[in-house]
Amino acid sequence: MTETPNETPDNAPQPERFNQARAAQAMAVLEDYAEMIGDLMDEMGEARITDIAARMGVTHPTATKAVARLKREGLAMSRPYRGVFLTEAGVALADRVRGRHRTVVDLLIAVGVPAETAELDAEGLEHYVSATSLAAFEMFLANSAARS
Amino acid sequence: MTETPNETPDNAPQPERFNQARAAQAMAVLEDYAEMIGDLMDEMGEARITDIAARMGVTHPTATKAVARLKREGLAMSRPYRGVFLTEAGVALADRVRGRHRTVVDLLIAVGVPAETAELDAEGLEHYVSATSLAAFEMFLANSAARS
DNA sequence: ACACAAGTGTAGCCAAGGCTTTAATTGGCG
DNA sequence: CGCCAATTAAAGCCTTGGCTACACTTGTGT
Ligand SMILES: [Mn+2]
Ligand SMILES: [Mn+2]
Ligand SMILES: [Mn+2]
Ligand SMILES: [Mn+2]
Repeated sequence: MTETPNETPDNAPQPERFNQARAAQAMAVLEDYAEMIGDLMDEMGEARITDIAARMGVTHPTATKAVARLKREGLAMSRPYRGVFLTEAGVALADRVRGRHRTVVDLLIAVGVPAETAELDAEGLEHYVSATSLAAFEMFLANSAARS
Repeated sequence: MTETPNETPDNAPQPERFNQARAAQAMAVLEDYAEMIGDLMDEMGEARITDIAARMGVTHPTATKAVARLKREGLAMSRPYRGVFLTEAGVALADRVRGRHRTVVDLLIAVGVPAETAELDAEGLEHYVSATSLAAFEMFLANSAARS
């Protein structure tokens, strides 16, 4: 018979890591919408609800709700029946998110992930890469490039 | 003046990647609870709601709800006021998730992320690593080990 | 034996992020 | 100019994953 320990071992995992992951999760949707609105303004001159919804793969009421949250958080502005615009903070977020997305894709490719898969996985992964990890990724990529 | 294009460019991103990320997200909580229940059964001989909640960093009603969902999905079983057990499918999921978690941590460390940060980030990242990427990670780690 | 603390269950609240349905506005075209 | 299709808004539903407050079991210690 194997014995059945009932004392909690001192190597019991701490719950903080889950809180960090939950915090990242709460930002994920906001980040994707901010980036998308930035893309649309660059490509089309404006970001309309319909286009945002189409590119995010959701219905337009869902996009409207997300934009409402962006506005509430001071990341976007809009007036009824007009397009959506990013605030200064929104633009800053969008740029940061875009850069991080690219770095994540590049790192995945650098360790041997097929480009197509890298692009798919990065869309989820990007939101959970801390500043520390991102810096390490960039260092790794710089070294890879130099060594090649 | 910069011109304002209004035609959607043919390089417009496809929304499938967001759907993939959303699908992964829907599994994330289930995966973490399954892994945690597996850990508790190994370490303590049983998984009690209170211990699950403490380790996940949530209140016990939240843990109860998650377990209810695990049961609904055929991954766990339990009777009132008794501990929680994993089904065969639950054990399989827990094992898969545990292995993937380790591989993600190892990959992060291999590309230069500090061990402590790697552990924190992995808790969120793991759920968005596809089978294809995971295989690439393992290949990369095997090659790194060989080359060192 | 039983009182009481710890553990567990249950009800109900909230926000987020999906959805459908219905109403209102806009803007282009005949 | 005025009509109509496309766009946007608004209302309301669902599930998930948090929470608090309260009720009920369990099982240990005296
Ligand atoms: Mn994303
Ligand atoms: Mn992205
Ligand atoms: Mn996790
Ligand atoms: Mn994990």
